[in-house]
Amino acid sequence: MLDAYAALLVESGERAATLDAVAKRAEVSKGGLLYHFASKTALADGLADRLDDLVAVDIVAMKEAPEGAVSYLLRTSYQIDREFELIYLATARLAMGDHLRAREAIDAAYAAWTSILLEQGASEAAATVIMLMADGLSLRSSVVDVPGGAAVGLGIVGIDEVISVGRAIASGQQ
Amino acid sequence: MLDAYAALLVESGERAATLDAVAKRAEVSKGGLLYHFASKTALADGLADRLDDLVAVDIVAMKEAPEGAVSYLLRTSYQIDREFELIYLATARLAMGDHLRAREAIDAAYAAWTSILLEQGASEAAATVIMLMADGLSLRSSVVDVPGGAAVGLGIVGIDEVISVGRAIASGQQ
DNA sequence: GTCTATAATCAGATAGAC
DNA sequence: GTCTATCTGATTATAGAC
Repeated sequence: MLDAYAALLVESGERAATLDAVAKRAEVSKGGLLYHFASKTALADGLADRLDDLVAVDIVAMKEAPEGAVSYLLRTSYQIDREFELIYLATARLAMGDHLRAREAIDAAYAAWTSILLEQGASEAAATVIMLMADGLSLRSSVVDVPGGAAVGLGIVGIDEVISVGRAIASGQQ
Repeated sequence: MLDAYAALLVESGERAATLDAVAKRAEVSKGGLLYHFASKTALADGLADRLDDLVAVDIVAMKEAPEGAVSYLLRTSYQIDREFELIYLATARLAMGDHLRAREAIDAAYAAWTSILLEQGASEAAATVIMLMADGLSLRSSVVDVPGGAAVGLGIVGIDEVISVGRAIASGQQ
């Protein structure tokens, strides 16, 4: 059910993610949906809670990534197919509304990622720029594979080239 | 009225931007609002149309900016106080829903900015990364000064440092 | 042009059968 | 646990006075 809600949020926005639409997509009745999540707010909270869990796992993976934190962050930020990215983008959409719990979850993820970049030797300026790039990649990834979405993507540039620039920035070669 | 609608979209998201809320913020009645924009869709279309106009002006300013296109783009992407940025962000919100006209306007702006970066000598990879940074800055700027918004901003790093990294990337020093 | 009703529809939530 | 039916309020849109 959370997946259905998240998919609707990312593909069609807040307004399209009604209880009716979520129930239909999750192939349950509205009553069935409301049994598990007592209200719309509870559903949104559930999404934020799940993001918290996923971030905790992601942080460990990012720290231990053989390719390095910068490469890991940029690469995964562009993979909409990952479960994680779906939940992250959906929660980010809620955070753009006025859902406080969603904002907290997004802020926490942001802070965690930034601190890992700093730990691994990036300067404050470099970490900031890498995070900006990651934000941009997330935004872009959500547009590429969405039904009816503009296929902007990265143009003729591949994600590997972007990562290469990111690594150069992080290592202070700019 | 378009300003009121845009402000609500950016500050509180799609769901909060109802005709009632827009009318109240614009200090007119709902009927008065619907006289000028016959439907909610017409209001959204009006926003996209206005973005088209503003982009046309912005493109010229970006091309002719003494500081250079890269610096101009990054700096203005972080200025939520500008009329332009408000309309752009609001239209971007609509584009995240399923408003086709809004997507077109956003795509057009994106394409125009990218082509100017290329014209001014950036490589494809550099232009892509600069655009990602600009996207990230837009996203960030919309969070900073919004009532109740998380004051993430750029941390201790200033916009000038970010611009400096951006210029280095564009000039191929990465 | 702007307003106040008011109609029509939609979304969120509840009740109670199974 | 899951469903259908139903209620309540919100949201879009219309009608008609001024």
